[in-house]
Amino acid sequence: MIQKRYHPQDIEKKWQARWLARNAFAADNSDARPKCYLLEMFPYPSGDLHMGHVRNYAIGDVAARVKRMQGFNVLHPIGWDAFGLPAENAAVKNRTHPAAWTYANIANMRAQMLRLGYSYDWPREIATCRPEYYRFEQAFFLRFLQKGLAYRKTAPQNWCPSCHTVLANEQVLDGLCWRCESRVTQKNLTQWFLKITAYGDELLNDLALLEGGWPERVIAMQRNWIGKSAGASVKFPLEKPVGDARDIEIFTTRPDTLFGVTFMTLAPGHPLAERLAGGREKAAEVRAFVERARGMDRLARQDDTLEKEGVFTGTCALHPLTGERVPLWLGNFVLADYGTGAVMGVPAHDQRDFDFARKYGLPVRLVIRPDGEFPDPERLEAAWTGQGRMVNSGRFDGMESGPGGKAVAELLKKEGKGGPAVQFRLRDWNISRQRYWGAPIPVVYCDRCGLVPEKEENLPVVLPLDVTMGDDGRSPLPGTEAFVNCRCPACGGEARRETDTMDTFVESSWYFARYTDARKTDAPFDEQALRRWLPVDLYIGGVEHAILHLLYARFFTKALRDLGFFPPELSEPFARLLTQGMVLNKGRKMSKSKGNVVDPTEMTDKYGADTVRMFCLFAAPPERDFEWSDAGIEGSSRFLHRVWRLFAEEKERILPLGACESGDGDAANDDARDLRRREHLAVRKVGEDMDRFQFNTAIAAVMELVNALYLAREKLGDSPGERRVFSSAAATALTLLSPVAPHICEELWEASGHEGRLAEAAWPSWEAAATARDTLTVALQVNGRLRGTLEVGAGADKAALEAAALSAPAVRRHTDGLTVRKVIVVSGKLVNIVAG
RNA sequence: GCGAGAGUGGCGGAACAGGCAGACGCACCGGAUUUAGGAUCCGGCGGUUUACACCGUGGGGGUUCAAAUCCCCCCUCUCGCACCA
Repeated sequence: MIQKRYHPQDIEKKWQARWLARNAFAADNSDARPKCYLLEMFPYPSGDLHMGHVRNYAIGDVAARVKRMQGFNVLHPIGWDAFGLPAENAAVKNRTHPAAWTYANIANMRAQMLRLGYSYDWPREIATCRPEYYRFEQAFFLRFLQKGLAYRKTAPQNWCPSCHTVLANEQVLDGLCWRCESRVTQKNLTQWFLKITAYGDELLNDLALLEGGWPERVIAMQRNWIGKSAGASVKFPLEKPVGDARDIEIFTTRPDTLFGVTFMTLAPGHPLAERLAGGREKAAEVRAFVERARGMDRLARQDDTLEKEGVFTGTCALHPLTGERVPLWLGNFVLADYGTGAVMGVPAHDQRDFDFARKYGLPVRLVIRPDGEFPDPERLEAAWTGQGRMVNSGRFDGMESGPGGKAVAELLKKEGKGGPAVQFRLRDWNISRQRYWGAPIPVVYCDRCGLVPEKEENLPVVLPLDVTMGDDGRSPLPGTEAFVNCRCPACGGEARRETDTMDTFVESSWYFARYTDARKTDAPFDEQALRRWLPVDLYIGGVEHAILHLLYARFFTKALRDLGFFPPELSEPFARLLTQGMVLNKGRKMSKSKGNVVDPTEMTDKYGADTVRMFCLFAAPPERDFEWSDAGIEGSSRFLHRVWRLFAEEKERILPLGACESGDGDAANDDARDLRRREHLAVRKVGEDMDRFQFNTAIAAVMELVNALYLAREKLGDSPGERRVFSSAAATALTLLSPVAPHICEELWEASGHEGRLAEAAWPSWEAAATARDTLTVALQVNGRLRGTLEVGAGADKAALEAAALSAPAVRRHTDGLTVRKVIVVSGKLVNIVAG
């Protein structure tokens, strides 16, 4: 029985209830079919789903539903990245508890997801704020600590005065806190770090494994972020030692220019900066410069237009190879936290050094000779930064830059003055947060034993929930006696717990693996389950996570592998990555402050989940940003109504699929054959497009098939053969559409008498014979310009085609009086006649 | 500046490997149906032109029988990185 009108709300709720009751999309770890692990980046439970979520999860859901129908054992889990700052902010603002706020949001967003009909494996749902989850993270931390992959160090940290927390360099955007956009200041603190730099080379090299599976630009971004450069380290001995320091070490990518050094520049923040000042007068000058540079630290220094400034310290170092005196300067363009905080000054071959030398009258010495010319160094207008032949470089004269630089580095090594070196831009990951709503770092401080890791059997170190957030937003943990006061795991005496919590990026660095056996209690993972499911076959999320999250997850995968948690052959967590574009409205990203948010719930209430899903997929290819359109979603709604009407109005004609399996004889006439052909073409096209994640064109192909069905119902008669052709095409349209609009398709499938669930039906296949045509339309060109078309029999050979083309009136009109020089025939497509 | 990507009708976008540019949808126009509106169904819809024809995928060159697609130069936009030694 099919109702006359399509009422999405009723049928959607009905199917959602059935799916939930049957755990319809739960994966079975012991299912022997080939696996497919599809994952979308899990959401932060911020309150409500927004359109970006809807799109992200719709993309993943269609992929999952297609793979299931194609016979794969599909894992498609969901969970909540549930620790984090917004919960604390909301708690302060609303006088509630971060946990209460978080769990309420999770309940709300879970309901919204269910309302959208996503085919998730709900029994595997996780929330990272639960001790059952973060206890394993604490265990990982202890193992990292054992292996030296976690360590403590005191360092100047980015400090957000508004959030009262340290930020990783990666979380500082243009000198502002990435969350609250407050101006970031510097503060010295002891922090916990994870040694991601130990994996710098592997993280870089393994990017090669991801080529083809990851977008090129994400790979490029990661490569730049890791920022490996090869060169040499060089020690310049100080003329007179300053305290313990006997030399200044620098790193250079251009050791071939070492003989061109005429000065050195240190960052104002270099540890020796002020102590280098020679003489009382210099000391004041240097101190003033350092003060000034500190004032414009970071933010100002990121300005391109910043004028290079410096001050001579009054002290010299000695050139390691020539022994010449090299004046030591401080310069505002040298960064204390990159490399060694000092650079050698080669004005002839580095533009910054050149500008600096010109400004302060320092000599310019040319040591690389560009081909064919030998400019006067005094008249140079810019540095020559290219490669070339070494000159004025003692025994290296005449060598090319590349080998010459290596030879210089080797000599330095031999003489104990440096040597070949590599430099990474990547720095260790600071995971300490002075926050409450995060996973406690499982260490204690004991007056007798010092720093003591918590014992693994004492995990989890549970985050206490009976706390009250103060108005200032500062962590209540240090003031929570019951948490802080504890027993030393080593001596049993009184001790204090670490009150810093972990960066929430730690939770999201391994959650994809936890899903493989999410309810396991005695260990984080089951080895068999890991081997079965990992790596994730397709990972879908926003490109804004291209660096941080994805790099950390890659690092964790390698580290957990080396710690024995992951199989030894697993090096990369995500085989394929799809970065979806943003949903814009009125040309801008949707945001509350801009007042251009479209609420998914409102849209679902108005049009139904199927329409919302369909529009999100139809409006643009997944990687591209798309513009929300109120008129556009009307179009999607109209289409689904049209599909419904086709089945409602043709219910007499439509047979269940089982009754329409048939031979070719059914295609009794041209119209039936044509519909059958379009059916098979649609199967081919949608299949190809689904494989390429081109959901927009897949939907377009289904629309074409539905349009063909509408036309066919006028043309086809009531013979059993014609009914079978019509019914088969209609069933196929439903099947192809079902991943995108599962509720309506499932309903119509059932209502038109099919057995079983459409979600469990096999993905249709197509036959080449059915897509063939009797006649083909061939384009006719004269000198590359379209002049007409020609209907020919499908079997026509080249000679026949050529002859037919040459005699076609449309062609003759343009070749009359000309000599035919050449005829190009592309079988079944076109004939181009070259005449002149 | 470096790296990556993009530029096609009024709009979102098609065209997978050089082969009929504009699939599909939105908007718009016409027709049918309707008391009317809406909904629906059918048809039209790049520009110039009465027509023949010509022009047309950011701009300019090139390769080719044939270019949105390949090559060179330039412009614009988006994203990422950026005084990186």
